Amino acid sequence: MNYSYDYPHPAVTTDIVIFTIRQDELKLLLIKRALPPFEGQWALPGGFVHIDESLEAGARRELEEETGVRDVYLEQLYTFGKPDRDPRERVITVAYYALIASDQIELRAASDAEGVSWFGMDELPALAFDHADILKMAHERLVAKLDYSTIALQFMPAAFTLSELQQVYELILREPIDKRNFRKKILSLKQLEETGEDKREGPHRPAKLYRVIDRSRIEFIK
Amino acid sequence: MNYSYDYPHPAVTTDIVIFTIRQDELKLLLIKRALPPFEGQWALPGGFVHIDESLEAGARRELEEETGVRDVYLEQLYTFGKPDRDPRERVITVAYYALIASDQIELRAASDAEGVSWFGMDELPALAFDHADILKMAHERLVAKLDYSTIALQFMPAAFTLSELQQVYELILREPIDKRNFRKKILSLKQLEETGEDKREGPHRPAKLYRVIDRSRIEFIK
DNA sequence: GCAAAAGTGTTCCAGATACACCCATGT
DNA sequence: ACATGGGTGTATCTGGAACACTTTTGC
Repeated sequence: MNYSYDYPHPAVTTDIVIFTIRQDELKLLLIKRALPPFEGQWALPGGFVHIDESLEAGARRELEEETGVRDVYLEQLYTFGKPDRDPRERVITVAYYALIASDQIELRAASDAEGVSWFGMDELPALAFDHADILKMAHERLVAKLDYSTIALQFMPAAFTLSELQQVYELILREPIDKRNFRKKILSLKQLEETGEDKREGPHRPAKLYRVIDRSRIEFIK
Repeated sequence: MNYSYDYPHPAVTTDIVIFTIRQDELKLLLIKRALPPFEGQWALPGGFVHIDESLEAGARRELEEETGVRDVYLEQLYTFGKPDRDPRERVITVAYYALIASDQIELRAASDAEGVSWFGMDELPALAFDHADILKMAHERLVAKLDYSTIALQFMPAAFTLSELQQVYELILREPIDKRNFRKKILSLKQLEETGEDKREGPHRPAKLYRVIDRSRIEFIK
């Protein structure tokens, strides 16, 4: 009991919804809680904000600890602070969401086995705390943002075909998209360039590979 | 020094950007700080979140203390938490913004005199802490949201003319709008109904008065 | 009767949608 | 040769933007 204040202070954490595309599915990372409360239940990765780090730095630290990944798309989502959301003490959590390209994930989380795992949106376990609310909001934001920004490019590996990109949109939006219209629109944004390479696999015409011209740029459209 | 923790805890505040329309201008409420740090400088209203109240409840409490207003549009904006944003201790602030109708403001803040005042966006004083950043984001959000939601209706009094509403849009967007297109669009949203009354003032045709059908409803458009 | 703001429709343009066939490859 | 996904163009529709005159009042 070393830190004392005149007024009660809440604890502040960051929790992160980490999305990626794996096995033709939108997935997110959950960790199994080793300690009470909610021992044994799945929860969003997260942890206390250090007293001398910014909120985003805290979120990136947690993100890297769990996935080994740096330099990914990370955006503040919302701050959740109902007084009773943690039974131990007052905890306010600043929620972030991150999008990770399929070729970026380090084995740390991928190999997991011990209490870290990727879940599809249709196979979610019960979540600890109010993490289901956080996840719901993150998912809604992702879906909404797909429509008016180029955020989906953050999911793509270094090189990919337009069909693969379209598949990502269809997976997340859960609706089919017209191929010709999709290509017209996505290419008109001038965010992609051909690598010059082809991807050949299977008994059909090879597909041109594309790369994102500037990964750090999220373009707003319409 | 009554409250002790094993780890250092930040303080958590809410700050509120309170917008209204007055004197044909978009204005926001600032308070003059009576105590250090930034003594004598203007700052956004706000204060510490009580340990047993939600973040939004804290924001509404501060809002009511400053303006005497309840039941206004209030939305969480962003959470600001750079380690050094307050020189005294680590303070994380959950910023909100509120829109107040011109006929809603109580005299408390309106009459003021002592350290509470409305400022137009073009006559802003230097702000304490990182409040200029908060204000900038709130203003950008407001402008953006004008475009794809009916948020502007929150500024309107119980009854108003379409010209008055258009003026509010023009004031905030700082650009003229075509009268016919504006009326077509705003009426097509079915959020307004005629009161049946006219507003007659000045030597010209009287204008129909309208009211918002459901004030609590913010419609998203497009 | 004149000055002032209220009120009202139509044309035009751009961007989104719908839609079907040929191409290059592996087996 | 055939099965498989890759790649391409045009017609139509829809919603936004541009635009000018008549109406009702107070003085």
